[in-house]
Amino acid sequence: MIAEVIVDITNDQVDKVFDYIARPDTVVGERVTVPFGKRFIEGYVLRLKEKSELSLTLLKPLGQPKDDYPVLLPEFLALNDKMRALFHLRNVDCMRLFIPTQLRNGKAKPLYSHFIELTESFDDQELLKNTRKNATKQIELIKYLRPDNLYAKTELNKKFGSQNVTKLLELGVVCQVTTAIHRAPQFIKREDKQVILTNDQEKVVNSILKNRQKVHLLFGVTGSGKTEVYMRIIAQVLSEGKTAILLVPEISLTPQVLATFTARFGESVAILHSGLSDGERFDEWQRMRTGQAKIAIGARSAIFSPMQNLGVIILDEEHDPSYKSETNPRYDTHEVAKMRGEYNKCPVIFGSATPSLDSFYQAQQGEILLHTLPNRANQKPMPNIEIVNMCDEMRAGNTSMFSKRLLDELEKVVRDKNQAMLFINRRGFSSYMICRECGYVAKCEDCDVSLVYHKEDNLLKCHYCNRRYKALTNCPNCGSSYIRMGAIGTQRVVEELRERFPNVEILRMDFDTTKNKNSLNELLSKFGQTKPCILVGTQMIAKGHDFPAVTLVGIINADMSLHFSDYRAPERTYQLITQVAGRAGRADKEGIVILQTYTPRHYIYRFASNYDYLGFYKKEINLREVTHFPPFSKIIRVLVTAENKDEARATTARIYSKIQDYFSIHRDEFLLCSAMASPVTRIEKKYRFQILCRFLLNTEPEITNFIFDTVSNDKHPKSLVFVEVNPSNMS
DNA sequence: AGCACGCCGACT
DNA sequence: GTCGGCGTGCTC
Repeated sequence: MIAEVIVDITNDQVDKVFDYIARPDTVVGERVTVPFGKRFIEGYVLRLKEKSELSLTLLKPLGQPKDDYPVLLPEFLALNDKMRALFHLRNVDCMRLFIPTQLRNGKAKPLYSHFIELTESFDDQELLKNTRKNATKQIELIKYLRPDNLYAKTELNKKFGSQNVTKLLELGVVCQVTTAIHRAPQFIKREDKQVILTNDQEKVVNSILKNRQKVHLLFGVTGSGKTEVYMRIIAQVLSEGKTAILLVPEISLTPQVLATFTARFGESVAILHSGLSDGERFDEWQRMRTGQAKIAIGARSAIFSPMQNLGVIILDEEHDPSYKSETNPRYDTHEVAKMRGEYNKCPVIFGSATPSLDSFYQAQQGEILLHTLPNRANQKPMPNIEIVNMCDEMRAGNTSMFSKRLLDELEKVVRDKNQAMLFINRRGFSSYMICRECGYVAKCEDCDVSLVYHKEDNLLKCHYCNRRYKALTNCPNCGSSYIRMGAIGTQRVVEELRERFPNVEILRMDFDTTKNKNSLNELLSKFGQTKPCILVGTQMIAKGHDFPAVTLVGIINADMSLHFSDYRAPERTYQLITQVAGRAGRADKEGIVILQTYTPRHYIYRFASNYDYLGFYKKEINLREVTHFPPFSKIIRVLVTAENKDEARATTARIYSKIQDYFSIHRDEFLLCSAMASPVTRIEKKYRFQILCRFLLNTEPEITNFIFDTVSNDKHPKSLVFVEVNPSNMS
């Protein structure tokens, strides 16, 4: 037999199948040592076959397996092919997604725990006689131990001294029992809340269970009880002996969320999050692989949980951008979920209060099934969203970042000893130019996205077509010279708040203050206990934390993500506003949302303040269609980086000319094909150039494949080349 | 990724 | 004459 092997080397040149002469006991999916050139390396057995295209004399024998079980389930071998075809990934990169890194590094060792018990033939008097009379500690220890009881060795060491315990072991008075223990992540224990399903929820559950081989979009407003729907479906598939995967954005993986699931499903839940130690992570993986755990809960990468016999896959908050991996290996979790769903013939559920335009469009096209939960389970209305025009404030002489309205409400919060959350909508580093008098923002005339200010050459550039414009000195709309870069940080907001409210606790929550493992939880629990209190933060305050005393939510500058140079900016902004607004008035207290903007008449704010997702969707999808943006087109960005500028430029030019040849034949399908220096020209000493292509979908996937092939066939040893599909971060 | 092969400059 | 620079090419 011949074994097809993927070698564990990340290099395009060796990203192919190598044939080896198999051992008689070779299993598909096993991790093996193979001779490769002059050395021995790790590899994975992808397939077995009778014959090789190469002569047998050229083949080397397969080495020994590294584990006593195949580390790759058959499903993952199938997934490898599909993922490679769709995302153009390397084999090794897929393999590395499928198994825990601890396994590859050889770091994953089972953890043992040692117990001490009295030897069976123990005779109290006899032993005490044989023990030295002045060994008082040892005698104490013998007296302390009861027959047939197990004592943790570490405890005894602490109480009686480790040398005494060792001595008794040597004497044979006691013996040691060692067991492998499972490193379970800690979670809050809580009683399960038994809930009666609403009619709407019941309908959705039944409808999904009736259409198992489909992909579903669960569109449920904030508080409509999507989680309960997930739990019912999971409970059903579990009762059929199947398993489940539930994906949640990393920042929503809070102890509270996890407790909801462990309360209902207990030990059968396996949790994967960034806070786990290597050991815990590996043990959870083993629990899933062996079927001890039936439900995997985790962020993006948990889609690769080694669950067997999957009964359902759920992506909660499916609109969250973190479901798209933006670094190598690049993949979209939605698509991987669909692949695994198809393989297991099980339902895939995308759930959100503000579905991504892509998913909702697919639902409208009938590609996936739409289910709606239009009402909140507790019947409470969503908090009122008030739009404040910051240009008016400016004209009235208020140049601070807080409107009069917001300050009034903040004072009320302080007076009533309630809590407020102030949200800074910060994304990316690039800045846009805005007129503070009339709210004018420079946009590309061809693409309808905000222009990005480039300091080096003092120009405004469009990141989608490379068109350049002169930087503004005066507003072309109202003539004002009050032009500024739109970007405020959390720190500045906190400083200004402390000046205005010196006696009120003000907490900051952003990437900087939550870097440490526990700082997020500490911050949240501090906020939970402090009244009055103002929490200032970025996106992360928007996610699922439930604080009943929050009566005010302020969005300092809603425009910031709206004017991000990304065609998805309105979509993201709508999602963020809805999410942040949902933080106000969770319990019996009424909540209010103050949304500050320089462009109050933008359609996004009308729809968002009315919680009108459908209206927003119709407007936005229409815009995408007429401007030829996804899902009506595809954007591909080839990013070339190299330490040497000429090298980077030459590689870009070489690839570009090949794409140009293709472009000249298929001109009709292309909307754009251009090469340019990347918006951020240099990162970490590397120069960056890019090629942008935008094309209609009628020749898909030929163009995509052509570009991927062109890049992988081009030899560029000194450059790194990345290909991104519909990139969202164009820096 | 490594490792060998191979073809030119500086050196005992 | 040869030691060693790293460009090029291969690994079942």
